[in-house]
Amino acid sequence: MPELEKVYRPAQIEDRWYATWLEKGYFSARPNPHKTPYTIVIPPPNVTGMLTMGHVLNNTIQDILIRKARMEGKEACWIPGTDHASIATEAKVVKMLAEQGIAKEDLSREEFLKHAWEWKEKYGGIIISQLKKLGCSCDWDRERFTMDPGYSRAVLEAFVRLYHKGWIYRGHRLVNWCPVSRSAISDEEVIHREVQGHLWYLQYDVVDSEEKVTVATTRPETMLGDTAIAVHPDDDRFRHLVGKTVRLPLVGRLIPVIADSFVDPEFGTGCVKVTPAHDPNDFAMGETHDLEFVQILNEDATLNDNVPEPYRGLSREEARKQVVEDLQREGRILKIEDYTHKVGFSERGQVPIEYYFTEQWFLRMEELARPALEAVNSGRIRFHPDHWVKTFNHWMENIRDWCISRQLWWGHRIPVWYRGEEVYCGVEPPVGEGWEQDPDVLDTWASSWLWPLGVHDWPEESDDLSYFYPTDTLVTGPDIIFFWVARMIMAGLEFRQDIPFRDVYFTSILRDEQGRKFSKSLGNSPNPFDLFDQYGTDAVRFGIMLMAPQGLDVLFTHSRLEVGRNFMNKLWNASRFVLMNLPDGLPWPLDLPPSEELDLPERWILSRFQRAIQRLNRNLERFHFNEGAKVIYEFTWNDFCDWYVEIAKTRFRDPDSSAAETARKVAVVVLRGIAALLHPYAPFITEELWSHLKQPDEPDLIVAPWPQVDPSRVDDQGERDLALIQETITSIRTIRGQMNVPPQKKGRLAIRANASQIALLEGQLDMIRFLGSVDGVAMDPQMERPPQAATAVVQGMELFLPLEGLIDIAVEKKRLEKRKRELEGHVQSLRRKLDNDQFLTRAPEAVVAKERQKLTEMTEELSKLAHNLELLE
RNA sequence: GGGCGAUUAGCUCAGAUGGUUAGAGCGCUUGCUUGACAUGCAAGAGGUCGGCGGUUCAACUCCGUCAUCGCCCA
Repeated sequence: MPELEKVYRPAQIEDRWYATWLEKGYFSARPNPHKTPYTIVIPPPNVTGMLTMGHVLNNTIQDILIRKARMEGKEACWIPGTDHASIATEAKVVKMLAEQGIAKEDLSREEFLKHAWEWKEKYGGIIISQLKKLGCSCDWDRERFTMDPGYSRAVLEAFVRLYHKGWIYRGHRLVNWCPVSRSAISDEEVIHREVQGHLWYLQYDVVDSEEKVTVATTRPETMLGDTAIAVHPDDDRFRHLVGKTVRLPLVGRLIPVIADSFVDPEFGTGCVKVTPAHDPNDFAMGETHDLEFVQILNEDATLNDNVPEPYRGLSREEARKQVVEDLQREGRILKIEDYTHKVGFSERGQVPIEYYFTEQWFLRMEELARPALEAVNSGRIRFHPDHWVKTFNHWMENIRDWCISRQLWWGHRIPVWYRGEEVYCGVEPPVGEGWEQDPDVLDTWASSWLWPLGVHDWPEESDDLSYFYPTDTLVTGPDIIFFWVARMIMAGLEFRQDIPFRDVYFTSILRDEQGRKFSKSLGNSPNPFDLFDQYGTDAVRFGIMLMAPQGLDVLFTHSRLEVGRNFMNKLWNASRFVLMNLPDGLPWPLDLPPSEELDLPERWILSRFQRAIQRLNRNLERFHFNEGAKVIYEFTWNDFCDWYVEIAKTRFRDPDSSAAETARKVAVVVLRGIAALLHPYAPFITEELWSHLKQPDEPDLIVAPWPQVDPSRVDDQGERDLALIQETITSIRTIRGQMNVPPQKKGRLAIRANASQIALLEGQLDMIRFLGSVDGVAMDPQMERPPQAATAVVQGMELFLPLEGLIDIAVEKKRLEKRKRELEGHVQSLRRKLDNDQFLTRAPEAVVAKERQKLTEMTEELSKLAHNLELLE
């Protein structure tokens, strides 16, 4: 058996194992009636995207779920793919073309798309190869792209069905407009941000009167499109003005003063300007009061010819400056206040959006929302953490029609054709001459909402579709709960009459150590590949799982990754030690006698292992990935390495003994178990270690069986017994540490204990001597306290460690007194409790009995302690 | 303005259905070249569980309220 290297070197094994897994086809899944399917569809990353820490977090979780399912013998299918990301990708292509001196406007649609596809071919594979580096066990044969022919057909089919149902319609509406992409965007793509702005107070003349009215506005330039002044109907200050006419400065238009209860009398002066073509509230007022709609903006938010000549062609910012300057010159600016308010920004363009009156396609949501709400609230679909249900409900209950058309070229072109007055909607183009297809493409989310269906080329019926749909678990970020999760539920129920997934796990949002979101512009997001190089991929996966709390934000720190790296190295070295102590190779067969026939340490570690399996299963079932990681970490480090491996050293001193043979088997059994339990988190190192711990005819770990709890190995008494010995050893070590006893100075330990305790310790003297660094143990129920001894009380036993010449009375007194104070506090509160009749009569008997026992034990310890303290005087 | 979440050791976090001598890792202190590992070993210090009130025999845990921070929706 080749010896392992002293330090674990991830780089040497990661690529090799990934290639092996691929080559052996472990990732591919096909419908198998004898197995239960377990399916995940990846949240498709942007096709031209790069791997971020968010992807690492999200995809590690999916890989954990899918690898565990695979080991549990399920037909585990993780379907990967990428999203065409209409706006984002088109923006990147436009930018790239601009750098080459090509303007999008100068290209035909076909020419532009040719460039876009070239771009996609060039960069589209990057994130996929990055996911492979992360170790993702996706079924790569099933990789999909949302603009693949089959998928595109699904998108169009969905559109056509909804169109013919009457749920998709075309209408003139005031929509959110992104001046950068020059396209409509949906409500969800508008991000409201607080902005430090100003409130300008503009003064207008009332016609045929000496009076003036003052309006307050955050956007003075829009006054060029004003067609009314509005006040609240109950506002006595302005009642007399209603019905009068005002002359709009700079423009000269005569506009009415109207009364509308929509006006907030508390805002500004109580008089507001009304710009129906560029503000949703004003739009509503414009409709009720039959006002004129004056559109003053071009698609790129420059001012158009509906404004006076001097302002035409100016940007919004320039126009604002100019309008304010001109009004100021006319003496119409009463005052300017600092004002903080929320402004809608375009998610992609990162500039303030405009409200723009255009013709767009909309999807009616009300009927789609109803069954989706039911699916989540009845528990058919479960959210983790479940508080996201409330956010989901709030959105779904106030849902508004969805603007699904985009004035872009990259994406699924709307399958509607026009010929004169005729309109045709179909997946295939209409026959005949003279048809013109609608120029718009669909919102990307109106294609990705079909993802769990479209990856199987729905609506085509197939074995894959019926076997792998619905999927089991969706892992995604809460930031796209509306964009994607809610809409997938609607699509699944509408098009397949079935939910798309049963469980949704919402990941945490990653932040840096100062609590700031990771973002490109801040440059605070680490490059995952640097981290993989620095710590090893397994360590990054494990570390990030360790730091991902439930439903909270994750504060990313390098120190957690160090924890991961150290843990991998620890496991590596524990394995190295065990393998070094297998002189005849692996001790096959790994059969072990029943627990009753095993010595205490072996019984104990096997029992602890059963609990680790139970606790890990439970945590993974409820999606507590961080706690699951901790279970493995603690069992491996604290139970196995710190105690069992140390005990095994006493066994291995005589390699030919039967105790050594049993210890070798137990160590190998437990190590194999650890490798299996850890494999979903850290696939590379565990597969490598497994290769040293398995027989040639056994399967690779990735497809090895998931450890099963063996109830016959659970041993409560054994765990309590070993705990007594651990406490004994720890007490000795504490004394030695506090008295600064040098390691080579050993000494004899004397113990005053009862008969059963003595019998228990008697069986483990070797362990006590070795781990406690004592060279002898004397025990007796009447043991005399040796002179110059430090003392400790453990579960009623008194330990005496003779420290001739080494004992520091002051230190010993301080140590005992500290414990005494602790005990006195506890005893006091126990007495108070047990003196309370209410407690005695109302609390369950078992609780009372437990408190009584605690009091007895603590009182006893206290008196022993007090006695030992006296002897120090 | 409405909703959600958080507040436990210096830091990051655990603490199903109320009963624990409140835990872990990191950091800190002390001592260790113990023949797997210094990416290590052993030990130690450190917390009136955000404030106030309530329910209960019993509250870190349940209820109310306030404060601070964060997110979402207006």
